[in-house]
Amino acid sequence: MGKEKWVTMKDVANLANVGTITVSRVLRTPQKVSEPKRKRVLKAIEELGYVPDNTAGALSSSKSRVFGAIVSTINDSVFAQTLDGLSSTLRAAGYELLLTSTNYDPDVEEDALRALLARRPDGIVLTSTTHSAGVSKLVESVSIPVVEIWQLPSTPLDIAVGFSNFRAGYDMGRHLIDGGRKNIAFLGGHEPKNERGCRRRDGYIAALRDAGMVPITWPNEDQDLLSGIELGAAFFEGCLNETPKIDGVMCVSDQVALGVLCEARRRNVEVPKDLAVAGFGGFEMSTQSGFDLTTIEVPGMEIGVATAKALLDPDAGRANKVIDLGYKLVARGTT
Amino acid sequence: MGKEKWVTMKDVANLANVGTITVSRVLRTPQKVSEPKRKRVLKAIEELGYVPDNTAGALSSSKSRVFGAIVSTINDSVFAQTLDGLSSTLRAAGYELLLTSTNYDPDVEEDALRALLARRPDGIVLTSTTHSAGVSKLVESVSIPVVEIWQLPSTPLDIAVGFSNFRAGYDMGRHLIDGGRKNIAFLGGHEPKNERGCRRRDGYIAALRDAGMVPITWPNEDQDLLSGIELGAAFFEGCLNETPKIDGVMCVSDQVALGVLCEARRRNVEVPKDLAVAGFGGFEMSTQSGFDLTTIEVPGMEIGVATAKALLDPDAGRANKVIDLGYKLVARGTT
DNA sequence: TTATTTTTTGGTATCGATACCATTCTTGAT
DNA sequence: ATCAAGAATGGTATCGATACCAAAAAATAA
Repeated sequence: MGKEKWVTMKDVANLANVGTITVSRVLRTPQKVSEPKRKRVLKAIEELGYVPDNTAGALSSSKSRVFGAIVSTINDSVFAQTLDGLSSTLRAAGYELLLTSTNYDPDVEEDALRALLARRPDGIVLTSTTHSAGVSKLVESVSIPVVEIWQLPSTPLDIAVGFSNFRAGYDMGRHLIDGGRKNIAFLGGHEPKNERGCRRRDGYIAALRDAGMVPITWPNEDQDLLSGIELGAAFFEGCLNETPKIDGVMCVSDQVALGVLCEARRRNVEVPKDLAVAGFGGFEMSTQSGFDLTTIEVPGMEIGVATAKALLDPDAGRANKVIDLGYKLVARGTT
Repeated sequence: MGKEKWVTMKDVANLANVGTITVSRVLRTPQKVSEPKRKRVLKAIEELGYVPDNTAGALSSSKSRVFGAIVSTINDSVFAQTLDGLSSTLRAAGYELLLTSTNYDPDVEEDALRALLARRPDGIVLTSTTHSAGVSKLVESVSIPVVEIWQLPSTPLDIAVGFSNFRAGYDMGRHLIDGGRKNIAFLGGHEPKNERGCRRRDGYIAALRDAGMVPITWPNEDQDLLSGIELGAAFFEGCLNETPKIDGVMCVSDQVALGVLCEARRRNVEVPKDLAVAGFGGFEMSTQSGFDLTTIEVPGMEIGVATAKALLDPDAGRANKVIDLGYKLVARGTT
């Protein structure tokens, strides 16, 4: 570990025999520097192994070239796609991403936001759409773009990128109804923490009501202990036991749906004859090579990219405050 | 959007009628400030809604309270666990995580590292263990802790946290051999990009050689186009076609293994009778409620937490430069 | 009480880049 | 040849916090 001090812009300037400001310009606005000097400066940078200090730059220019994101969890594959898209698009534009996860705990959000703001980001990404008073106040007191993603709020704080979870739930409900199913259940999405899942469930409920059918939701109390897969498996003991005539089930996520499929196989319940199964998310495993699961494919990566663009050019983003990227209902073998 | 300027430490100091340095101390070393003044300052902070500016703090103290991480992809569930663990442990200690993904492109690493270093992080996390000369040089010129994770390098740059992918591959190879399989293939892990997968494959090869058996690996040319699931499915057309006597397959990841299982079912190949299948990763779907897949469970979250601890207290971490957290071979129904 | 240590407090310089303004050098127009 | 307009360049102040040092206040010892 070398303990040498960092090379500063001044060192570079001295070596290249120019003013520090010229070095700064070579890095930020190269077109404003004449060819020969620019070359000399670049050579000096190379020679000294100069790495600029953005913390200093941020202080004087009040542009940190960093964006902050608060997500409920990183550990969700479709969600991760969004982060991948966000991170790579931002990096291509010379920005970095400061990431914080709340683990679905809304109380953490305000703290996390405060910590992010202390880094003076040039913009913020939020994945929740209902916020505590403290969060709203903080956000409003700040003059940077704020993008809410993955769920389109009715009244966006600033910009929103995502799709309607409600409509996705509604459409999938219709799909099952149209498939001739008479008793359709919605599985998961009880936890009030997971807003997006609840919106999908609401959509499902609306679809069934509109069709004059009775919505069945399960579980209706906290089942935090169960993973998605386990919840799907437990469905047979829990929900199907109570209401044996269920012939269609729509799951809050693909994981839950896979749990249902695995358990169905073990119990020799034929899918889709005895039971239609639909998921949500569009995971790799849902594809034809995998489970051939009917699901809703979500433009995870595109959300990330669009979010990055909105952050980088907020005025363009604000032109249409709500960017709806839609989703795709992919009907496959399980329905 | 309020366009008010940020409240500064000086504003707080004026309102509380103390020096700015006292405000700084209230935030950093509260025990050094007398009770009454501390209270006054806290009240002023609250009243003004003061959010400290860490970019300024970083400049003067040369402590940014930020750690940088370069990962190959965020979009990998076990990997995401590590990031979750890392991020939440760091946040609890008042640090944030600056995240960059390279999308498995090693050429990006140096750029990404340079961009990270420009933010003057207090430490760095790398997920690759073979580095370009440029990367090594950069890392060595820097006096902050560097933690390489997920694969224990033979000669760590500084600190390493992870487990031996080679041994994991070896053990799983033995497991299949001990199960009486005679012709065992290794599926995936060809791409030189994915170091960790290659190490597992090497371990498998060694296990078979040690047992006097002939290793079979597939594919042996780039199959980048296939997702994990698809690769698993393609195995039957590709590898099993060439070598029909294969009775055991060890996959580079659980996803690939699930692809094999799905396709096996479609082809009425009985698992484990005709074909034993083993995965790697310990995904949710591998559990008993799901696929009941024999796999290697990896302490993803623990790696994140241990990495955070090593970053926060590098000297303790350096006491044993290599922190091996092991793994767990979980034998289930597919072998 | 006085001397001495310890705690609390604040002033000022500083971190390294960029903003802003002033200056010098080009270039082309007259 | 002269002047105006614009491009290129550099000097200096500045961003907002913390380090460092010195001074004042409080606590303790003699």
